[in-house]
Amino acid sequence: MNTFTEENYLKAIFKYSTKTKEGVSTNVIADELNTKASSVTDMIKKLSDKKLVIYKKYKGVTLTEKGKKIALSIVRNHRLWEVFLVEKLNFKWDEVHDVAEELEHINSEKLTDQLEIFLDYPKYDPHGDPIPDKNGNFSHHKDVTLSDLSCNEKGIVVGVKEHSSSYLKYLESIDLLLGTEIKVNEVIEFDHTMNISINKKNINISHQASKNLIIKKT
Amino acid sequence: MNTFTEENYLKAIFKYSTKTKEGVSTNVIADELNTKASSVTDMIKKLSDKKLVIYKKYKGVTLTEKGKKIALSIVRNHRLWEVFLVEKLNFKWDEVHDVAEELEHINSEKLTDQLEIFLDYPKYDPHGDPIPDKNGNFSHHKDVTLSDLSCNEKGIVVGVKEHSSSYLKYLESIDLLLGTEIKVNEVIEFDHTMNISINKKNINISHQASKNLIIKKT
DNA sequence: TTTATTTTTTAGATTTATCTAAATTTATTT
DNA sequence: AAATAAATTTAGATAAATCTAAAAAATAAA
Ligand SMILES: [Mn+2]
Ligand SMILES: [Mn+2]
Ligand SMILES: [Mn+2]
Ligand SMILES: [Mn+2]
Repeated sequence: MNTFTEENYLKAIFKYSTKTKEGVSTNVIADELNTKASSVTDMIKKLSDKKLVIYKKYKGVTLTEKGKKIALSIVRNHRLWEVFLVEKLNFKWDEVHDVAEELEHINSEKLTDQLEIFLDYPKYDPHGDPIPDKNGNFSHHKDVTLSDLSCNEKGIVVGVKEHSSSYLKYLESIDLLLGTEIKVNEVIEFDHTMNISINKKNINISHQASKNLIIKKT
Repeated sequence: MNTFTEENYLKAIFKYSTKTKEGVSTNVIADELNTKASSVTDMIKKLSDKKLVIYKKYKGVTLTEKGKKIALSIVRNHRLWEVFLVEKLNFKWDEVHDVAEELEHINSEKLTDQLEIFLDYPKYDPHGDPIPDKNGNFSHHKDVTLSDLSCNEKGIVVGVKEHSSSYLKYLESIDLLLGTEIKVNEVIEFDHTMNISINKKNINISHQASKNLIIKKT
């Protein structure tokens, strides 16, 4: 099949092809994978030979259907494993990513499908990211963040846009987890600091923090 | 850390160092890993540089404490994952090995230890092979096989010495699983075919089959 | 529309794990 | 003990993934 490296390239291209309509650029991929642009060019050629991507010199790269399918299955694996680690093995939501990065490459359809059954068909991972089903379909949250809310608006936390351990730990420390109800009490005009109510407590939260919290308005 | 390849070499050396007191020979390792003797020599030198094995030219190789510790942790991972696949994900005992070969290399102490807790500290894997604990200790069955039993002796199946899919499927088809009680009715002198009782049925079993069934006498 | 800057590709080198074929050492027979 | 066979190591080659430095193309600025 494909090497871990190839799979990681496909995943990276998939991640950024949802964000632009153009081909994903060499530098973006290099940055995402902590490698050099020249290495990316080499690998892209290889993936192109395998008909997993469409590549035109200097024009970036897009996934073929075949490539997209593989990328989606890696993402599916990754997110299912994250659910497993949190729900069954007592991992915290800031501890799962690195292990899932490895588990996602275990290539067994039976494993993935049975894991999905075992976890009772979860729709979202511990960070609120949607889990593609067997056919690659997935729902996704509207892109509304806490920072989009105005005074007196209410919402429920459904995801995070930033996955760093420090951010996740911070949210946990103030009891701001997925499912938490939030009401906006005040927005400081100067720096957009928000005062919000959660679990009957009032706290202040920076713009940096609020703009990375995905919210469903209620 | 170590590459998958290095870990597989350590595991192979561990497997055969329990079977001889001498160093494990180059050819045995090459055979176990489906590679060439010259490749083994190369890798052994690398492992020796890393102080994971002790190597003397032409004299075979033995594990250092450090190497043994790694080998044991890979075996521990492998067998815990096999239990997981059978007990939680509905895999049959002939389907788990290849997937476990990949899962065993996921390197996270927390993952392994939590998996062990989740599975409630299993002592043996689905094939009856012992699972090392966190410190590398494990019990193991006495090396008595069905073929060692004489007429009218009884025993209980506790493991298999042969792990091929065809053998495991065969055993399952005749309901000869771990935990099954066996009584020997007759042993044909000519070819050691046995007639045995299991679950109130009488069946014949070849020497080839009986010598690979590990038994605890009762 | 030149010039300068950024992005991307190419050329060539390196590292890792592998292989084949030949040389060397050890073990087994005569 | 010499000859033969088997096991092991060495030498040299190859393929994959990476890197640095230089060349080429595309973009942005003057
Ligand atoms: Mn993740
Ligand atoms: Mn996630
Ligand atoms: Mn196994
Ligand atoms: Mn097993």
